[in-house]
Amino acid sequence: MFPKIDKSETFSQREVAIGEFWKQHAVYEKTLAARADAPPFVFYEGPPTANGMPHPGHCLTRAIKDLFPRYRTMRGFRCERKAGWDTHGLPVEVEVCKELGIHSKEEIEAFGVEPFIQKCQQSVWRYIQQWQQLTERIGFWVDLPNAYVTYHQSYVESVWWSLKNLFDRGLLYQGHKIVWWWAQGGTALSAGEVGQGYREVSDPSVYVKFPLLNDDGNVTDTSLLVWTTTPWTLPSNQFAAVHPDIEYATVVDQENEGQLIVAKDLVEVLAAKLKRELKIVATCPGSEIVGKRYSPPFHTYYSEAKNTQGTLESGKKQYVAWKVVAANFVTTESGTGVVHQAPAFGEVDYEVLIAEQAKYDSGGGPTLINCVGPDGKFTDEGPDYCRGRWVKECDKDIIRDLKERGLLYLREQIVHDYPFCWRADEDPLIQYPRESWFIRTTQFKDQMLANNAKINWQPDHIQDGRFGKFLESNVDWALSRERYWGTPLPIWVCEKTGKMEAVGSYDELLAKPGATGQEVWAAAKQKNPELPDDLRIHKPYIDAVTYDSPFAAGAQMRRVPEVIDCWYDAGAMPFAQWGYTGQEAGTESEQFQSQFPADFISEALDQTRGWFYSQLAISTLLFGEDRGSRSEERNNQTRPSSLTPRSSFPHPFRNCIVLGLMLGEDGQKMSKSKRNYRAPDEIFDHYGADALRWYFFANQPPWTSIRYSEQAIKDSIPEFLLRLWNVYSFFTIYANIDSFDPSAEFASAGGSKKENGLDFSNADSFRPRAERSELDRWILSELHTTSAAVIERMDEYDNFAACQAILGFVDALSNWYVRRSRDRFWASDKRSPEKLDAYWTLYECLLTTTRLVAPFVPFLAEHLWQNLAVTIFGDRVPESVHLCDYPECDAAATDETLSAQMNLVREISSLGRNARTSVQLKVRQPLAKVEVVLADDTHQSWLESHATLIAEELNVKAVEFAADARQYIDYSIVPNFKRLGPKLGKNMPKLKKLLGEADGGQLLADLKSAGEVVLDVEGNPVTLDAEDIEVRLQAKEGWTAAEGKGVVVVLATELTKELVAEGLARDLVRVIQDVRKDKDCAFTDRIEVGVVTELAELKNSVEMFNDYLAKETLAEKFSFGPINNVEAINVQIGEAQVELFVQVIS
RNA sequence: GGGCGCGUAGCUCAGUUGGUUAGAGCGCAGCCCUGAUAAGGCUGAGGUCCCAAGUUCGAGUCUUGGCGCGCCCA
Repeated sequence: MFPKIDKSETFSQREVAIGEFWKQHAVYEKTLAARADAPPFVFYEGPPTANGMPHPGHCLTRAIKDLFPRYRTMRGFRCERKAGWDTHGLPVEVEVCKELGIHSKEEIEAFGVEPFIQKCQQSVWRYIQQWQQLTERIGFWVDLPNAYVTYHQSYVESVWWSLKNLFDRGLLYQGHKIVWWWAQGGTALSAGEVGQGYREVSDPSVYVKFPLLNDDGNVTDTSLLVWTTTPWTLPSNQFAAVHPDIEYATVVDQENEGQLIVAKDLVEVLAAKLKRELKIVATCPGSEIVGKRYSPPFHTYYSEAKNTQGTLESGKKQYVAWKVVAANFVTTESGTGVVHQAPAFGEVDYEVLIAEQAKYDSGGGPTLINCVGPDGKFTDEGPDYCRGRWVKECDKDIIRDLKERGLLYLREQIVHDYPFCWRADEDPLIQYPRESWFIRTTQFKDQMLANNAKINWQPDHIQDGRFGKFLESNVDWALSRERYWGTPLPIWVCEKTGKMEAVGSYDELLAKPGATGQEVWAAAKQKNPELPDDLRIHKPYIDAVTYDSPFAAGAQMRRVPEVIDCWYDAGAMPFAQWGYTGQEAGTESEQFQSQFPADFISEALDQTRGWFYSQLAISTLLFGEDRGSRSEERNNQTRPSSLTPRSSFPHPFRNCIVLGLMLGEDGQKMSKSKRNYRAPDEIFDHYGADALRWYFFANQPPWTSIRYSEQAIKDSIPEFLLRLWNVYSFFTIYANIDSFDPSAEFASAGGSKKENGLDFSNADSFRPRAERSELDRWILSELHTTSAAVIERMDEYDNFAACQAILGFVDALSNWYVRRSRDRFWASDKRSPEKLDAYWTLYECLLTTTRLVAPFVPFLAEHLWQNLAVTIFGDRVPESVHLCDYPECDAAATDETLSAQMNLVREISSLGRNARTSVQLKVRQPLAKVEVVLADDTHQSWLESHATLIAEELNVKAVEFAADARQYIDYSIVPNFKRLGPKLGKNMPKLKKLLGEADGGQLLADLKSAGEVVLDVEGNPVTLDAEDIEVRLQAKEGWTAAEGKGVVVVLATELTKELVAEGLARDLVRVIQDVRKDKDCAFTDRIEVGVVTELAELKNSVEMFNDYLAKETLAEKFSFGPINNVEAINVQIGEAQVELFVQVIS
């Protein structure tokens, strides 16, 4: 017996039970054990942070991350799934600061770095329970107990190893980075923080003259006209930038001495501001001004260095600063088209400096100048009236100074957005250079691009689009952070010589000669034994460890203060998750090598510049190109010998699904305060994890950004889950009634077990496909076709199309196969071969579908598997559906022709019902005849042999196929554009017109008899065969008909007495069945029926169709009149009111 | 300001290499069927495929420009 379905149980409750079952039986572990020797399918878990609550967007990533590993496991791969947690970084510090009610670095220092770090470590696990619960509840199978954690010592050391590798290869260097700097607080702000603080303010907008120099270095009477809104940056000016392709004009201003150079397009704008004419005396492209020297507005540095020259690669000498440079970022949207460059105070400006420096031989180029201190006040290098003053306060005095010296050309105020500190909103931020560590990623740009080119991105436009473009504009990775909670940068500096070296592990550090300072950790641990040992490799403990300098006798090596960008942590996970440290042998090495690169990763779009990039960059820098490729030799010089590339491109991942972002119900970003989404737990309780998963997988391709829609999640229940459930329910109800027990059918064979799934061929009542009915063969064909389609799509990481295929099959199974097979399930002979065929067929369909949907809706699938297979076959089948192999397509079972034919029947049925609707003829009312008109007669003879089927579906007495149906139908002929288009070209519209005007019926008849027709298109004979045209049918007015693409169905609507009587009988069956249901009759209960009616036709009908009525309603006896002690039930049959008496007699 | 993506029915979204009747689900309305009942089926209304120009015999699909939205970066 199949277990009876408990209708009071919700999907959600069943899922929780299934989750328990998996846990108790260690099913996930068993799926791995079962594939111990299988080829690996490698999945990387992009580590989430557990210091925030998970929301529905996280459900999406976790669902997709689960789908493909489950699928691949069933397909015969071993898919280890190590969980991971991202634990470092500013967000954690911010959380802790909030908790402590502090903000600035000073406050953190005052609180104490040591307790602060300890709090950070605790904070990262704040919502770990919620995350673990979510992970389990959504059915994301991943190895949580052995998760990698980015603050763990083994992880940090693995990161250290990689950084040491880069350092030793000269790829890790110190430079300047222009950051948004909060001068009053002494700290840099992250992009997100800066974004929060933008505010509209009024700032000075000044136009300043930079007089050009002639070849002798003397000032001329022509000046560049430069615009700036930050006068305080002018003392640190180093260049003036122009766009090489923009046209520049030399203009004369009547009221001013000398000539000015401005972008030609801006002359008029400027003149309008001045309210006077500017006369253009010459024009030239920007490229002609490039290289000219000028006199900057302040001469502090200039007077020292104006004649400094550097040596170019070509050997030529050139002045290094205070000259015009070319830059593509210059526009003519505002200003003058000549842009003041102060590299110390602008990221773009700084890039110009770097680009200039790169042109010169070793260090001979311009150096950064900066007359402002980190406190935002001018240093002694600034103008004397500014020294020691906050830069913004000096604007006025600087402007006055310029005016006095005749360099100020125009001054106005401008209102624009400017960032302020988000926690001290009176403090404007300034861009400021800070010492920073960089990874020389730019050197590997081509390799990264080559690597990217081989990755299979879904959607593919990421490759050359967002990600590719990002790689194209690669800049060196600014690695260091002046913060506390992060992987410490493993570089120790000699206090005397400033020489540095990288350290690869804690042991290596302690083994250094004279290593000391580890007792700081020991003391902390003694004081608080609860401290996790992993903290010893963090600030402040690690900073205490020093050792003897190998560079200078008596000097100590001290660690640099910085920690690193936590994106580096995440990007290092392919090796750091195993604690890999470059060793050729050992467990870590084996684990790493067998799990690199990944076959599949998936995260949301916001990871493009995050995890996707950090992984690719680190991997490309460390593991380079394909072994044995030509460029391998080139890189050998820099790569330490211990590092051999172990994989061909692409690495570190081969396939990547980039998920769209999930928005809240209102289309806005999900936000706790707006409450525009529901907590995942509630979704699971209301609708279940399968409903949520199916909604993600089947509603849209995964990369579309989706709006969270409660209704859509809810809808996936009736649209799919319930439909499948109903088929299952139908099957078990009747299988139990008929005592169809598949395992008992093996009585003579002594049981059967096939390693992969079930083999029924030995079952006594099991007949080979060929002996079964066409309907059975059809649904099995659909089943196998579906398997093939699902596998094909899933191998392409296309879950959306795979779901469509599954959905189509379940619809066919439920709405055609089961419906068309009801008679067989209801037949009284329990052992008739036809009935048993129906059971075997439906059973196979259900078992296969169960396995097919297992990766998508693992809970429902497991439930079905347990009740359909395990309760029946016990340990002769896998104990979980997830231990099964994925169903494959048996080509012998597919039958394309049959599929097309059945589709045609389904279409004809649908059209027939359509036609009935149009004249309000209920399907219950039999009709005499249906005429089917086909545009294409390929399947006509088959349909003729299936007339009974159509007759049953449409409740008609006869089905006819009209050969020439010109009485009902207008034929119109349309050319097959795809076929004829290339041949006919411009003549297409003419042919279309010709065919449209022709007598379609005649043309078709001619074509049928001759095989082809010749038409004259503007004097050119065109020969058309059957495939060159498309026949369209249209029912003529006055007929009850419906038309499809290539078929028209015409109904005969005249009703004879017999037909009416039969209709009434069917109506009577319907109402009696309703009564039976009301009375809670068992399916087998016999009844007696009394009918009281004035309607003669009904009496007549009962007499005519007595046998039919008795059979359908299990009525032993029909009488006209009331039954004693039975209450009358009033019903309507046709137009008449009828009193019905129904008594159960057994 | 730059890059990328998106814009198709009331809503959520499909739409193959360009091929002439643009689809699905939901919602709404009407009807039907029911011994699967937490069901199921059919039909209908609803579309200038954001706009404009171009390429083409033919454009929802390709090109260019514009408008709107989103994300990332400045």
